[in-house]
Amino acid sequence: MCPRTKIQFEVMREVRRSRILEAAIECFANSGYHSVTISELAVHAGISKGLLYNYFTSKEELLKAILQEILKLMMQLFDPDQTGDLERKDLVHYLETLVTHLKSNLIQWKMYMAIFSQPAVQLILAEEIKAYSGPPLGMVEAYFRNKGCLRPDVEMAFLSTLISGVIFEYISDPENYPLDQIKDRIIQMY
Amino acid sequence: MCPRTKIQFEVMREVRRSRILEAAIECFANSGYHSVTISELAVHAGISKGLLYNYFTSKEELLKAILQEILKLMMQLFDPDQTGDLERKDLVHYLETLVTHLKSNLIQWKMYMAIFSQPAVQLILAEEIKAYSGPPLGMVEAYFRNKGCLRPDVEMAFLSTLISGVIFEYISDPENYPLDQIKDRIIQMY
Amino acid sequence: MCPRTKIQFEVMREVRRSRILEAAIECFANSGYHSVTISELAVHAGISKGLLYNYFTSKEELLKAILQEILKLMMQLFDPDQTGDLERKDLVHYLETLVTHLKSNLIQWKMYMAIFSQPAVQLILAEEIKAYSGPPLGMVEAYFRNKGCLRPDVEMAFLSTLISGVIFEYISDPENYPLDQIKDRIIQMY
Amino acid sequence: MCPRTKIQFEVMREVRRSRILEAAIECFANSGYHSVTISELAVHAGISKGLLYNYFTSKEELLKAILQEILKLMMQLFDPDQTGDLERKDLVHYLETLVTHLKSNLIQWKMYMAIFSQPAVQLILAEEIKAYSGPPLGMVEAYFRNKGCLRPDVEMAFLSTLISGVIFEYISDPENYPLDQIKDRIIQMY
DNA sequence: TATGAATGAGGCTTCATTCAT
DNA sequence: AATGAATGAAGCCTCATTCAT
Repeated sequence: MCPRTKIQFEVMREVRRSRILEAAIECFANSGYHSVTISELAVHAGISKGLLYNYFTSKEELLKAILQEILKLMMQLFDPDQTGDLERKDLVHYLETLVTHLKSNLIQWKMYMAIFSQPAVQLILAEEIKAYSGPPLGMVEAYFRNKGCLRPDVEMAFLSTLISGVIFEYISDPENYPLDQIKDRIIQMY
Repeated sequence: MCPRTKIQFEVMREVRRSRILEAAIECFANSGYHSVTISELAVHAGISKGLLYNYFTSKEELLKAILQEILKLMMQLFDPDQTGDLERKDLVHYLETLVTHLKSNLIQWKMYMAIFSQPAVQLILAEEIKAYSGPPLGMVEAYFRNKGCLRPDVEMAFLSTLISGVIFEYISDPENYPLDQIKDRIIQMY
Repeated sequence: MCPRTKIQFEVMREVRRSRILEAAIECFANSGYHSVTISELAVHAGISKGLLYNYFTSKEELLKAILQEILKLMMQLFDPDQTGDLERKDLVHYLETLVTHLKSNLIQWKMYMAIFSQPAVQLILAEEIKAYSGPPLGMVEAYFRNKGCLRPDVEMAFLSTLISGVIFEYISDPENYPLDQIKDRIIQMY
Repeated sequence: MCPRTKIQFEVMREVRRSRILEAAIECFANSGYHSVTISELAVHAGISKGLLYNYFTSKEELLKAILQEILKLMMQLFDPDQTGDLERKDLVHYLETLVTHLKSNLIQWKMYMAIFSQPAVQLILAEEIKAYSGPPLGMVEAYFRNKGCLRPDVEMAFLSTLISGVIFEYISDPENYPLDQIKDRIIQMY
């Protein structure tokens, strides 16, 4: 009736939407995209199946929304506001941040791996991924070039390898993987 | 005119079984387990749907058979006949072998990653994986201990991290990943 | 416009469930459990295949539900609220009721016979049957004992034999079997 | 080559055929027609699937052959060579024979009930049954007419009822049913 | 907005039957 | 005659999606 109602509605919608996303991330991460049914998602989010379709037009759209959400969160780790050149402390900071993030957002990272290693999904999101990951990688390469590396591109790939490996191993067995020690071991190298 | 002998039947079965496995690996690697239908598998293997069930009692059993096959192949990389202690040259040899294997068996490794990062699958195969990977890891840790490392367990985890990373990155983008250079970079470290 | 209330949903479900059961009884009685397909059942009940599974988790569960329903109905014939001893008039009453019930519920009885003579089904429902039929039989035996029969157990078995025979013969050929005359013939004996 | 070979073949075929029939009766009686697969039948009969089709053109033909076999055996109980009128001793004899037969051919009778109570099967065999059962029933009715019964047809139906009941009850629970006592109880009545 | 009953395409699986050897 | 691999129609069941209320 009154304008406030409209705003309230929008806030409610946003809250609801977030709750659905959150529930879906958890379900997908635990059981995989295909194994989770819309019914389960609805129950988990505390709403009805029909209402879910009021927020996402299909299961696949829901997946896309999640992946973009996650991508966004991840890319923030790269300190996109950085203006000047990358320095050693930035790398250290990045690693620290990554480790912290991994620990506190395990489910999202699990989901990230579970989803992105699916060939079908990779096709769907190939462009988004490139769009996001492009610029920062260039900065890293520049960093190694400035440092006088003979093969800055290889050095960058090596760093990517390390990071992928850390994520993969930690996610595979969070209880036993010595995340902090490995982080220190890496920092030591640079 | 005469009926086939038992041996003839056995040979036929073995050949057929292998062909089915091969076709299934390719399909699963390309599209993921859930996205591939039995019909597609049958077409790809050049047989009827029904025949597939003459060789594997269910789609899940087929998956298990594949994964065990792959696990076996992979574990052979670890030189399981090794009797004495691990030496530097063994590590080098292992990395060389891994790289060669990655290049020539890309599909299997894709499948390995695509499948194993699915939470549901991990549960199914958790025991098999541990059974296979347990012993070699112990030898690697011993190697680092003998070398005088302060934290041989961390060093072993670090090596695992590197290897996981290499596999992950190469599989994600085989065209552009500098596999050989990264391998040399790793050998250099030890 | 307003969503249905919980009670409305419950009523809907109950009505639908009954209709499905009714349709299934008819189909199973006419063609036998195995010969009836889910598709046929759905068409007969005027619903989609999928909906059937919203009410019964499997074809076998549907069968169980039917059989329990029928068992319940049948056991009510035995006047389970009977508190005192059985008397002659109770037997007469039982026979009269049985005959009436047979005539008006022919399909259910056909189903009963068609289903219960299937070995596989007998195994499924063995316990339920015993649980239901136990107590009343005891009362019949007591009746014959009180009447001074030398072998009340045999007399009870004889009565059971007669009843089974009546049901069997009537179901086999309802048009020509002289149900009422046979009933009178039996009453005459006691 | 020589004529003896041909005869031997025929004998072999007949033996084989009997073995298949026997195996099929057992399987069908235990699990029901639909639940038994051709594969199981073949294994049970000690031959291959393919060979089975050398003896019976389809599963349904096999069923028909069994049912006719059983019908033939049963009808022999009615002393079909009887030329003169039925007498009391014939009835007694019939009951005695029936009881003996029930005891020693339990499986066949189980099969008989399991199969004949299936509506679909009844349609298939309706004519055969009538062709077989017609004449003897007439003789029984004549017997009761000669005995001065007011309603010989009802009396005949009553006897049929008793017999059906005996068969049904004995088959349902051969361990506990007092077959001999019931038989005596019936003889007593006439 | 919110519910869950209802749909139906499509998946997995079974099994009677055929056929090459 | 004898085998069992091979076929494919048909069955059971799931689940993303729609829709009446």
